[in-house]
Amino acid sequence: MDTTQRTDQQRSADRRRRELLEAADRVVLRDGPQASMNAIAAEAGITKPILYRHFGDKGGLYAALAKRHTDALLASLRAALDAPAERRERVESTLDTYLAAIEARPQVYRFLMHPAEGSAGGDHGFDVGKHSAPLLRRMGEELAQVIEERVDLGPESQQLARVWGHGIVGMMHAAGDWWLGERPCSRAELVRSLADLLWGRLAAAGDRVGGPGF
Amino acid sequence: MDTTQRTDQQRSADRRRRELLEAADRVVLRDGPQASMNAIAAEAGITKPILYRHFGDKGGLYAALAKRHTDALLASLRAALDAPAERRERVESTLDTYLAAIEARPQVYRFLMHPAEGSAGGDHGFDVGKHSAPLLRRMGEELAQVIEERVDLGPESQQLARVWGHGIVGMMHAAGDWWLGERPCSRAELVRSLADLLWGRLAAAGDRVGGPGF
DNA sequence: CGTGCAATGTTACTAGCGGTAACCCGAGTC
DNA sequence: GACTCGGGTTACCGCTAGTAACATTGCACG
Repeated sequence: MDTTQRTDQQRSADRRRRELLEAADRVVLRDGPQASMNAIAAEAGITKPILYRHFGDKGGLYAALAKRHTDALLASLRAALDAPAERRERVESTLDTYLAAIEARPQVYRFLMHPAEGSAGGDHGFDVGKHSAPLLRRMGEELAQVIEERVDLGPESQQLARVWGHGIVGMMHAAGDWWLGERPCSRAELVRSLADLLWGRLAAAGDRVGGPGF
Repeated sequence: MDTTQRTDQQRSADRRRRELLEAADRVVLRDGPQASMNAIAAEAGITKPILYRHFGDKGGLYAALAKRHTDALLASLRAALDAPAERRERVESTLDTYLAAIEARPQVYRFLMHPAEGSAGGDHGFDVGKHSAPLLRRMGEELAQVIEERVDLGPESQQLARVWGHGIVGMMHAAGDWWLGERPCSRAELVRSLADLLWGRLAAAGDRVGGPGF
């Protein structure tokens, strides 16, 4: 019947879609964010127009691909964040989870963070305002929610939690990016340093007064 | 003479270079990071090859253009950071300076932060690893230096200062990016919230235990 | 059995990008 | 006057994202 047919088709289309996403994954893993539609199509054993039929445009494919990894990473982070432990331990565990993830697959991480959308299409009025990596935003919002649920911040807690969520995520991201490039210390050391920062060690430290010659 | 001639030429070349940079600035201000070499050349009243003679490739022009704004912004930040005041006040003033800058010229800010380098040139082996916004790195290093100079962090202070420098800059950046998009509060409120975070209010806050129904 | 219809796939194309080779022309110099 | 030389242009290359139009298969229906 009509229904069963459409189900069959849809199942087939979904399978194909998953195959295509996996091929795209392989290419991104190999070529980084520069992966071209041609390369992805070739890796999948087909040609470009099929990709476009499935995902609309490059942004669509990017979104679908990013959603997979973003969801997976966010699930790990949420697990670390929701563990039944002391707050500091939870924070450290979350930081470590994130850093381990970006350390394990730097190419994927760079793809998620630096989409490099060129907008070469005729319509030059691409949505420039919203081209920031959505993963950061989602992580920020998630963290904000957890903070607001679990930490007592008095009035205006919602506002404060959101600012902190995005701020902490940004701290984690920038420190991770820098660390990944220079590897100046071990992961554990980085985690401890960042947690120390969040724990107010900056405010607690004294001014340095006795410099050499002063 | 040979010398004077070369000086004349150099001066002329420098003037031209400055004119071109100003034209590029105007285009970036109008079109954001999507500004094309063609558009910039047209704005300057010339054609592409001249741009390439002056700047080598798009990356060169980007670097020259970015250096101007980066230097200017870093100078402002350093002034705020080095002011003779209490540490908290200095931190708040620095945060506010940064946020005011990105608020005043969002397009330029986006251009600096999200270069969107496509690497369409024949040689596909572009240096993908180093494509992160250099402004963030420079700010991180500067801040690290100031922290190490001014704050007493005991042994391993250098390492710690660098981690914190990059982490704090990332916090500022991500929070600023989010704030610029959603405008959920005033600039002053944002500054206070972030400073509170750095001042250890997260560690000081109590767990939220008495939720509704539990 | 043949015929129309829908999905699937390909080839061949457009438009625009970064980047370059080749030519062109006016100004000064011997 | 021929000759080089810096600044400028046209016309091109190879690449990209994205699309139109054509081929092929399979399957329901008269």
